[in-house]
Amino acid sequence: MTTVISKATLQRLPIYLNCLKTADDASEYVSATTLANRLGFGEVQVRKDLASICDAGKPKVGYLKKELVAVLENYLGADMNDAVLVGVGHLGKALMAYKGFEEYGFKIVAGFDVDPALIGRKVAGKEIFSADRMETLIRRLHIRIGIITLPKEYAQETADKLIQAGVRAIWNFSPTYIMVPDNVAVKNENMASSLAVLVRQLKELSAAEKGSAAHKNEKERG
Amino acid sequence: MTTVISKATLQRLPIYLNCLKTADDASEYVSATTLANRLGFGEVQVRKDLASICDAGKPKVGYLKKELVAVLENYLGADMNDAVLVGVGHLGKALMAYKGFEEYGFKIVAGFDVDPALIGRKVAGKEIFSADRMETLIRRLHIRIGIITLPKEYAQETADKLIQAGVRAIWNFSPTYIMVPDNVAVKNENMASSLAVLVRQLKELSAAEKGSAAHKNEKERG
DNA sequence: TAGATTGTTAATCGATTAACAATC
DNA sequence: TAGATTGTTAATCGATTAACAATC
Repeated sequence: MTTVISKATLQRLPIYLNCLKTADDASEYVSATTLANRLGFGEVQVRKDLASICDAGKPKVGYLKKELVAVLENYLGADMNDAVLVGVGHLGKALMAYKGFEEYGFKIVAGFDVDPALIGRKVAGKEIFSADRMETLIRRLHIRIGIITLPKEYAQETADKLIQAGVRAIWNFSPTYIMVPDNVAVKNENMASSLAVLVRQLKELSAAEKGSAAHKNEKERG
Repeated sequence: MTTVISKATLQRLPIYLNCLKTADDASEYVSATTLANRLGFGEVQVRKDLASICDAGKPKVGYLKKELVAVLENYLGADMNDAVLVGVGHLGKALMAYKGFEEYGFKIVAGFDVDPALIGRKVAGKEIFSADRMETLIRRLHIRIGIITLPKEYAQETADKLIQAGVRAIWNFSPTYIMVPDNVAVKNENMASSLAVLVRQLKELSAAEKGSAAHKNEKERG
């Protein structure tokens, strides 16, 4: 029901939603077991996660798929948030063009860059403005979320400018940690962390394969 | 010392390394406290993480920076891994051009795509080949890591082909979960999960600001 | 020596998993 | 009714934090 949703659960909710939407299975109902199998999660975990946002599960049949999708969409997309992105390189363009965000009430409305060749152009229908106009536009549009896809040298100073202009959440894709005041949220994405985990898994699997086949290899999924 | 390193710790090690390398502070030594403050981590956590891979800490002064960097680099970059990338769109290009990976012994050696306009071209000195040649080249070069940056419709089938060709670890950036057999490692990156956490933080901070300033807002960093 | 810092052991916290009762 | 599935409560596991002894 209406428990407080843990961070771990919150991170899985978009995964369930995505899984439900992309599964091309005609049945009207879906059970926790089915979802768990598709995702490689534990079925009790799925059941508990779902129980935390809805009470739509029916013993014997599972969840009415349409209803579950609606509940998830409603929960995850409840807030409509416009964001701007700074640094329209390859990654910046990829994020600007990504359609999946709107599902979560999240919309990148403009890009900023210093490159004159980019200014005035559009990516996925969204204009790229000169970095000079960042503060003005953020204020005018009351933007509260900023995405940083810049080389690391410029990440911190840009974050400071964004915050100065009124941004209260920063999604940082630069390979450096950004420090922000206590009243600002920040999520530092870190490719290297993911890579380290993947490479270790690979190493462990290789070792298991070379060694006797006696050991079951426990797999961390992610 | 030589404890087994937990997943949580492993994910932080690249962050420490990056922080050490980018800090422009001349001192020869660095303490856990300093690192913790720079990253917004707990200082005991930093100390414990570092203790798990080295015993170079000296009471009163901290860690010899040069030595700590060397230990981290050695631990994280111990395995040299060549990888290929499938789907040379914006995100694919961004990853192919990203220089930070080589620090971890990780190197994208080639890209694959179906678009004739891309085939034969290069990104950051790495050639883009026709997807037809994927299996042959992976076998010939004994590639064990594959990166998928494709629209979600093609993600699973491509994963299957990669595995078929000998790949044993898959880094999936498509917004869908990929299923792999037990002897293959997989890391599904999920933008929506990160976004959900960030948006909730923002919401909580806004609520705190609007409400009385009596409550301290606890911040999840990431 | 005194003080700052490390590293370890114990306690707490959070998340997952197991066991089981409820229900359609 | 019987069986499959949900949802909850208790137990386990893992990670973080706190307390403290060791050391330069």
